[in-house]
Amino acid sequence: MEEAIFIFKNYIQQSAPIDESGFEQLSKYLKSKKVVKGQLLLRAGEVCKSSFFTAKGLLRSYTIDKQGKEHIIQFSPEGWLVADRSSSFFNEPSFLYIDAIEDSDIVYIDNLFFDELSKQCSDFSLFNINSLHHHIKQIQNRVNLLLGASAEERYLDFIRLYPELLMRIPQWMIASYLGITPESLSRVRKELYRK
Amino acid sequence: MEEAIFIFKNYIQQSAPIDESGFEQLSKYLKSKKVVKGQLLLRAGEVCKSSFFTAKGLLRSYTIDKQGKEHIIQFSPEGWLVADRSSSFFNEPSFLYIDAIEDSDIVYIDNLFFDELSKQCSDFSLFNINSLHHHIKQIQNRVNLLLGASAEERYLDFIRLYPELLMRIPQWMIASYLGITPESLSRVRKELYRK
DNA sequence: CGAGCGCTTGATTGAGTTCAAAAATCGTGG
DNA sequence: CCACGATTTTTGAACTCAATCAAGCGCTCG
Repeated sequence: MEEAIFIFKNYIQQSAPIDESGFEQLSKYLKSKKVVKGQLLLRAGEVCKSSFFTAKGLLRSYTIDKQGKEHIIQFSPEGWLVADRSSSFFNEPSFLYIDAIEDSDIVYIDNLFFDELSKQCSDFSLFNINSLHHHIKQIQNRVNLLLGASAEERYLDFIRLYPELLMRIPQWMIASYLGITPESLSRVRKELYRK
Repeated sequence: MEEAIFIFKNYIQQSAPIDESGFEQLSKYLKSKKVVKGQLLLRAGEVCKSSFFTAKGLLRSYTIDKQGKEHIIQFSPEGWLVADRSSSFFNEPSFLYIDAIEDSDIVYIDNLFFDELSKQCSDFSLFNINSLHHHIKQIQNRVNLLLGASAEERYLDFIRLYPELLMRIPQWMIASYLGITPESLSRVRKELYRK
């Protein structure tokens, strides 16, 4: 079994007690791929047919607004899954782009994989509901920050939540995630050093 | 059966084919209450033990930030459910306040109601997953607007999505929902008339 | 009928953007 | 391994959108 798939299997087994042969059966829905920095995995307008598990490397999802500006929605380092849940679930065109920030080993997981796994394994359904709630909590927190916190507060929140990503992600992408310009983030950081 | 509970039963039956006696059994988890304008149903810091179904009237959920400013998260008119999903699911203290914008008829739905209903009725589980995805889609859209749209664009989006609420909600609350001040919203509106 | 609340309007301020350019860092081919 | 071009980060100055502060108007409801 390929390394990336193996890592993914371990990830799944944390939440769903599926045996070797059961996993074997579902493996037809999995594809391991190496992607290079900058490579697109999902383009806005497409329906999101699969999720992406990062075995090694780093992905990002982002939107592009009317003025052509990127807004990063999520980073996805090792051990994370990324996809456009809404697009997958409702079978609608996605608004998201997903691409690689680093050369990465990715498992492409067809949507059917999760459907089948849910049927076979009720623990996984619970896990799925759990992760939907986590997702809501995370986005809701982001809304709160965008509504009520300054650029500096949002940056401090980011380094509190994702300290390990700080050195891997270029600053202009962090700025994009925070909803500010790279120049503003640079000034925020300068101000923080001063203190 | 009280009017409000009856309306709620119809609401549930749209998604879960539950019979009269089944509903009867679960009705111990329901309480119908009349609340007056301004009355608090949930306070930040409390664990959210129930959801609130609006049979008649209008609720709102909101947070209060460090500077003491309110930020409205959601409006809940007739036929809507509101709660702090994260708080209910993870059994954590809520960040939300929920109160009544109008005198309202509300059904208090104990969290156990949904647990039981899910067990008895698999259609309802599907409905629940569906509504979690809708929720994610809605919040995600809000993040996109906060990241990439001007005050005017956000207001236009609001009146497109909730035209029927416009006359029922005071302007300063709409401003709070949009993440701007009442003064700014007043100016945005003036500008839109001019066009 | 008056007190309070919500909305508007004006003047001023301020956080963050934009534009421009220099400085630092990265990465890649010779 | 170094050099050079590209990308990223920093810095500066002007600007802009929305916030703040302040005042006045109009409604309603007690």
